[in-house]
Amino acid sequence: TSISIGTVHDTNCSHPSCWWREYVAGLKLISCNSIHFLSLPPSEVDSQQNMSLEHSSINIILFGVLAKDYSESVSQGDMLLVTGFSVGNSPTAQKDKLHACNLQLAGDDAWMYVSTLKVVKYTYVPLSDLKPGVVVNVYAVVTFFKQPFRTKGTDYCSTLKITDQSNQKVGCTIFCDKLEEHPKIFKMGDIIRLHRVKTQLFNGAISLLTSHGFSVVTFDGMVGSPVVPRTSSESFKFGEEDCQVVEALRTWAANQSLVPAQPCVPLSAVQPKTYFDLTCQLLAKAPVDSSCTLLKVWDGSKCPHPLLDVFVEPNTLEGCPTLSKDMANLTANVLVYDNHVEVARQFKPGSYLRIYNLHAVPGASRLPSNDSGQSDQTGHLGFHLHGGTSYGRGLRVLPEDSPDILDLKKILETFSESDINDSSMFEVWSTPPESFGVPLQSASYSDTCCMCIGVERTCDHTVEQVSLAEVKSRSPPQVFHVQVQLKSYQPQRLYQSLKLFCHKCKTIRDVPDDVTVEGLFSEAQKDVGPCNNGYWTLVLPLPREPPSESPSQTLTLLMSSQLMGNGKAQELIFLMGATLEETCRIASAYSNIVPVTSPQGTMTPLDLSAPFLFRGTKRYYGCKQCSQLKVGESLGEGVEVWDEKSVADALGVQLLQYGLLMKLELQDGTGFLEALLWRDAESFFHVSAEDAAADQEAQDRVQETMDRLCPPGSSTAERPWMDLCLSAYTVEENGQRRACYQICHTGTRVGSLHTP
DNA sequence: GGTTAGGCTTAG
Repeated sequence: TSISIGTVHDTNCSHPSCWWREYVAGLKLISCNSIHFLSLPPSEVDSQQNMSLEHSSINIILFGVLAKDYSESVSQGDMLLVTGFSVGNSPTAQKDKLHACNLQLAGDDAWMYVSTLKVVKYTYVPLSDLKPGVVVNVYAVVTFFKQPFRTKGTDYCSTLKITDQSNQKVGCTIFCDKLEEHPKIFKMGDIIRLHRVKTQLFNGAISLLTSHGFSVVTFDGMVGSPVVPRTSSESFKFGEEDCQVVEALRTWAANQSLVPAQPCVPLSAVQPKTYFDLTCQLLAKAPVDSSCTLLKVWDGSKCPHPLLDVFVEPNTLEGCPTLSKDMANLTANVLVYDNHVEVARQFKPGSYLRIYNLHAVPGASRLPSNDSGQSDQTGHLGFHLHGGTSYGRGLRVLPEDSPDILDLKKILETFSESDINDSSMFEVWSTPPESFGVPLQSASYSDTCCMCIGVERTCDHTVEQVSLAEVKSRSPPQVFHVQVQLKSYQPQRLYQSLKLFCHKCKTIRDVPDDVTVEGLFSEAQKDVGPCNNGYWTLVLPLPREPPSESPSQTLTLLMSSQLMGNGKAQELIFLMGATLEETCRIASAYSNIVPVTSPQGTMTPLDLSAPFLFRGTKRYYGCKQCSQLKVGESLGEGVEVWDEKSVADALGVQLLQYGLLMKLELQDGTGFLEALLWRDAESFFHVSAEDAAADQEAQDRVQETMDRLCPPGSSTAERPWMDLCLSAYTVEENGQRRACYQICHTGTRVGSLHTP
């Protein structure tokens, strides 16, 4: 019942020692801004009086598991929240002149929350005042930049030129082995804040170089746009003064001509033989050879020059370019060479890109063309991102919320395609059944065979009923009403009908089975370690069974310091180092559990093949292609209710929706027809697919319905007749068009008991 | 703790 908050000054026992068969560690807490003893015995109330400002530093002693684990979780400057401690006399009070008492954390009631938010004041030096050989902090406008490129050493290098109100132009070289720690610069005119850069004299001029503890934050440079810091670092400090500095730099830069004529050009304005920057969406990519990768992109604008088509083997192509975009001269083929291949390899189709210094090259590609050379492609525009980094040549992914991308998205949305990408639906059917696996138990036949079932249309069409033979003779698109029996259906194992669907890229994937998910969890445990972001860490020494299983690892709960400030910390809990089973157990007690890992010390959700969120018995998945993970400090600003949608939003996850997909073979005496049940599957069965993923009762309902429509062992004559509404449409696959059918606006109704 | 690069077009 006692709580103490303060900043760690010194971890004077940085390696916990094993003392008297128990781990012990000490740390010194300064600027103890609030120590509250909520229910101390009267004899100790005096200590509370003494806890005034002159004694604002106090020693904390940790025992046991906390002592063993804290050294991985606490460092100087961290903020701590400590609960459940006891107060003892400090034997070192004479010597260290700290508080006469110390706080002792031992046993199950003692908890320590660690926040790595540092409280440090920074001063910024104008670029004209830089002297050689010192470490400084600066704020500036970027006038030239190269995306990070591999050096001959161990790091990546970013080369920048920056300037500020002093009008001094300074070169800046950033070395860092982690790409995500490089400045996120999207265009010239962006604002940059550099901490701990070293000045150096080179060729008679001052330049800046990364030094120890280097960090960087960047901002959009447009006057009036929101001041949003761009960084992967979760421990950066950013306040009102920073906003003012950014705005002042923006206003100043707007009146200078620092940035050359707009290098960003849409495809509709590209001139042959020129270099330009392109902002676009990646449709598909394919490796060409070891030094070349093909990117198929579009920006929604129509190029006045015919665009070169580059044909690659379909099995090497990742993503789905559409023929319609090709036909409409919307797809640009970009050949990426040499050093840029490594960067392009990371891109996922659907993501938004900016390509710097792209070369528009008229003329045929050296690659074999799509139409076996029948039509001449000379003069068609191809695009080359040549090797090297001259003129800032390079490419990167842009976050979906950046202003330029919001504009691009609006344009691309006007080209919105059909509700579902049908070719991906057919790919799912060819998936081998072994890879399916959410247990969906079968209801026993004897329970259900005595029920009759009606299948009725719920649409208000007044379309006349036709035979299947007639359906097949007419060309889509069209709606039909038919009276049919079920001949067969797939999948026979109904749990295989459960799918995950992405509204954004329109792809369908299977729900992974527990063995797969378990594997992903244990894989993630390998990366578990201390992580350095703005979260409170609660190291929880949960007993593991058997205890020897993973003795070196602790289960770590992390909570957002921001949510904790709002008293909502328990509503969203990040869990590190847990097995699938432990996660499920903990999820039954909390509303939202996000399993995380910490490769390179940054807390991040698991591989998106695994569920990113557990809510009670329900599991939620994200789209690998469309998610742009972020686990920022400003978590869920303005979120009222934490549900799967707001959690997904806060984490940058594109939430996948559960769906049911089945293929029914229908018959009516005039013929047979395969129809999919997908869009209206939930109303057909009167279950939600999400429930069917987690709830036995919902699973039973699906099984019962199918058992009634197609009783096991029954002859076709015994099966009920169904009144269905069918929608016919065309699907294009590898240039071939064919008719497809979906059951829609139809629901089942279970009748009363009667003897069969 | 030290190294890398230090803008200024590929040539497909």
